[in-house]
Amino acid sequence: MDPGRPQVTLQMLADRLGLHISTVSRALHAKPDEGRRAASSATIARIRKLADELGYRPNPHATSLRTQRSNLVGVLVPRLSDLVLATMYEGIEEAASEVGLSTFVTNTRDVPEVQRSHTEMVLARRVDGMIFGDAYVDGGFLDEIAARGVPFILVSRRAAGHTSVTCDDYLGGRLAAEHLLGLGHRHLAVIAGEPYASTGIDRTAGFVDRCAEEGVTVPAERIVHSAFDAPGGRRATETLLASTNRRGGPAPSAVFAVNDFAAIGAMGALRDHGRRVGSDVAVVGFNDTSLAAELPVPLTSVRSPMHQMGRRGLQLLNQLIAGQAAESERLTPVLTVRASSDPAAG
Amino acid sequence: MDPGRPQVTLQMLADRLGLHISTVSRALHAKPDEGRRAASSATIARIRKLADELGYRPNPHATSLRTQRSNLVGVLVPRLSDLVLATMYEGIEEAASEVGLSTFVTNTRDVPEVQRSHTEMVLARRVDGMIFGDAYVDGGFLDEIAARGVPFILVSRRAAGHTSVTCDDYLGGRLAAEHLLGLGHRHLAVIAGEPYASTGIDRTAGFVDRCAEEGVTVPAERIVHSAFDAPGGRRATETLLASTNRRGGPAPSAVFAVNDFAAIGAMGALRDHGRRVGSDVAVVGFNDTSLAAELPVPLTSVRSPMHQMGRRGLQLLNQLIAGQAAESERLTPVLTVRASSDPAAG
DNA sequence: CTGAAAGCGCTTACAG
DNA sequence: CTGAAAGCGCTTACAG
Repeated sequence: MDPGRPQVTLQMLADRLGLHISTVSRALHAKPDEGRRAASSATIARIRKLADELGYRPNPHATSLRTQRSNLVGVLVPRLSDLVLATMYEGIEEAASEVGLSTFVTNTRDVPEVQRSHTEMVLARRVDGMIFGDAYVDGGFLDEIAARGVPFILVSRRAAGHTSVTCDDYLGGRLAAEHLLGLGHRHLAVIAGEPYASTGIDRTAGFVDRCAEEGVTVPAERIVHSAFDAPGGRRATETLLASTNRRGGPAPSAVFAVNDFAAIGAMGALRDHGRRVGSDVAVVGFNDTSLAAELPVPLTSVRSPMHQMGRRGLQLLNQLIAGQAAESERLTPVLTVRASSDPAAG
Repeated sequence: MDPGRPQVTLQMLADRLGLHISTVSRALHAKPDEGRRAASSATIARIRKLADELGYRPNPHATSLRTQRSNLVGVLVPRLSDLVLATMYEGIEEAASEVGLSTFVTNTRDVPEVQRSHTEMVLARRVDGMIFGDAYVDGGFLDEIAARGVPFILVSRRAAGHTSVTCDDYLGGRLAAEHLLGLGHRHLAVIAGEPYASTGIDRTAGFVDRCAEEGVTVPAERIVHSAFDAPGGRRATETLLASTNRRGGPAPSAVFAVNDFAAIGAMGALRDHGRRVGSDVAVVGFNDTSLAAELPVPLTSVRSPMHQMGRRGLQLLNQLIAGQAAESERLTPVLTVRASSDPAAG
């Protein structure tokens, strides 16, 4: 905060102009239309000119202290190294700068104690509101935060009783099922993600329900929880294949992973077991991250509007901060078919 | 900043205890050893007890205003959706919270005007220092920032005249070359990254130099610049293959991509052209991101200590802020061999 | 050992 | 149209 040359203050501007600091402050805040109340237009022009020349930037700590508004937003995500969350955060940041807010992000690794402690740190910084990208579906912790009167919005994952911006994950699961059923698959498996995340829960539910409508059952042992990353997808797939070997019966001809990275891990594991993705076994992922199209076997994936989710999340939070209401939103996913499920798709 | 229930202030603590606010402040800051000067130990105990009970958290805006220190650090990265930068940022955040600093991150997409404007925004927030993960190798912009007296450290990329924490990229390039030469490859190509990033420049230089030592020349048209992502790697590979077709002569038997994502794009393109990665053509990446090992054809990669780079970067910045000197560091990379270059590696 | 005062840089009713 | 004052919540020499 002491970057070499001393910062320009209102007082310095006032001294040089022979005006009172309060006049300078008013002039700098005057909207073009309501300019008449602040100062004469000539004075306003002089003040603004000098402020520009000296590069005046209001000290945000002083402003925050005085106005009781920090224009700061705290963002919690499981991990920024997850492309899904990073992309969502880019949307949040973009929307924040459009409305003059700054954001703190922090990684909680989905660990409840870390969620707690980082929330306290963020609140200690006197943010105006928060965005949670790491909600547990039960929402117990969030109930406490809400009770403290902190405005917040959930993104990516929903939780009972709180406002969220999510992908319509249930629909996304249905789209995946429809696609695979249409290709004639009847022996299906799901790599379902973490049990506490609504994303995995809803995508799995949509998938299973749509299958049931077609008279196809996805047996419980074919639905395996997993971390939302490549190693997680690999492990889940090993579990899946091992249980098939143990029980006998037909191996799954198609695998739906609720996340692209888990899908990539699944592709690796399937290949290790001599099964060729796209021809021997179909794989469908979720999110349509930028990697999906570029893989050696391009990955069929349900695209979720991650960037947009971040943007809307911030905009809703901004409404809340302004004292307006905000309602949950579900954005529509789109299926993109590629060679991992349909060799004809190139 | 108005989360429902009013925040506890020093004044509230002082009133309840019948003490002066300055006494409360001193007591709360007293180190256990130098406690005698602050207040009697009985008083200190009373004060701390009440502070704990009421959950007192100092208002950081007031503290910053008074102390002229914000304990805030600004971090600029090209994009957080690049796993390399995201992992580095996790290291920065971790180290920051260990020393009581908070961080702002922002994406500049390697666009100079965005770097400028975001730097100004960050500085307007009165940060105590900055970390740049998006340095251009020429360092012109950074010279200006340095001239303004802002303490900062570069991570990932170096730039002439500024302190940086990088991977020893030159050595990394040499390791990649040594590996491929040892496998008998003589027709080599490089996907070299962006021309303004020292990472790509140094990795390429190390690779080319090591080849030269073995009497192997990497022709200029076999060194292709690229974006640091999968689409970039795919495009660069297409360029490479097209130029080979045009000129005739042997196609490259091995490709070194200065980034794992570019390598993934390269693998996709090679496969599209009917070349099997691992057997027909070797591919080596850089960074050893968590995806490398999980790909259908696991990727040989030079591991760079991304997390550690972030940690050290913040620690050096903290030294600078404390008025101490800081010297550039280069962390050592390690080659991990996998099937993309050596089928025997499984 | 504790209190009183000044001041960090700003905003905002209130005068005049 | 402009000025003067109060105060946001804290820290820190300085008294006593």
